[in-house]
Amino acid sequence: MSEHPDADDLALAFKALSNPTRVRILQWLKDPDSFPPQLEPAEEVGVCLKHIQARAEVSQSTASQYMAALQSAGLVTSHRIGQWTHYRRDEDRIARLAEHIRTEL
Amino acid sequence: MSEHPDADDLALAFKALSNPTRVRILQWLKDPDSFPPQLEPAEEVGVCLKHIQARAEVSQSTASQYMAALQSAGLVTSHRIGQWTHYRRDEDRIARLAEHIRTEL
DNA sequence: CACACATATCGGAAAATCGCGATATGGCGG
DNA sequence: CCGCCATATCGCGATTTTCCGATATGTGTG
Repeated sequence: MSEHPDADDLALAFKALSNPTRVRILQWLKDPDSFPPQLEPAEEVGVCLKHIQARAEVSQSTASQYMAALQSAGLVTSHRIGQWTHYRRDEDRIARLAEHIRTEL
Repeated sequence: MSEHPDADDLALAFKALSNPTRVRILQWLKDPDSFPPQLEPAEEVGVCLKHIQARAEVSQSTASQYMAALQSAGLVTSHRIGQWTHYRRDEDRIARLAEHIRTEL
């Protein structure tokens, strides 16, 4: 992860965001409490995959792959607790991406 | 072109930017004078396709399609003068996109 | 260990994208 | 009208992406 991503890095991040459902998921995660209640506090550890899948109305495998794509693009982090994997926005990384878009694009 | 793009609009813009060459072209256009001289002032009407094509080192048809993609994503505007089509960044739209990414993503 | 559950990964068919050469369009000069 | 040039569009094979069902992995519970 370089301080000043070049065109290839930028294009890579954009690729993860080139899917409307993935964009929506990222927006939903701004308000984790809008998801159904869960054992662990969503504000802290994120939202579990099941809830994301239900809201996005995609298959389990697709939901898992979407989140993996967002994670490898550095836009979310995952926290495994027991059998549940929780996903949360990486606000720092997202803010830095937005800044790079503003200044370098 | 809505004031507040939804996830589909955002994804469309991201799609146009999911190609490193298209990102580079957009960055090159920040300094139109870095292109070879042309009859019309590049600062005003933009850079003609031929120069973009040469710098990107892609075929003529690919260059044309790349610019069409950037244009339909609202990132550049085109100005036809005689036989030449000039492309210029739409700074307003780009700035608004960056702002939307900062606030809505 | 057996079982249920949550998630990850695999494998593949369908769809989309990519980048090109060929061709069409349209302006300009003779 | 004709040829030339810049650009746009068409058609296509190649590659990549998409999304799924099936299956594997891993965790908690009895």
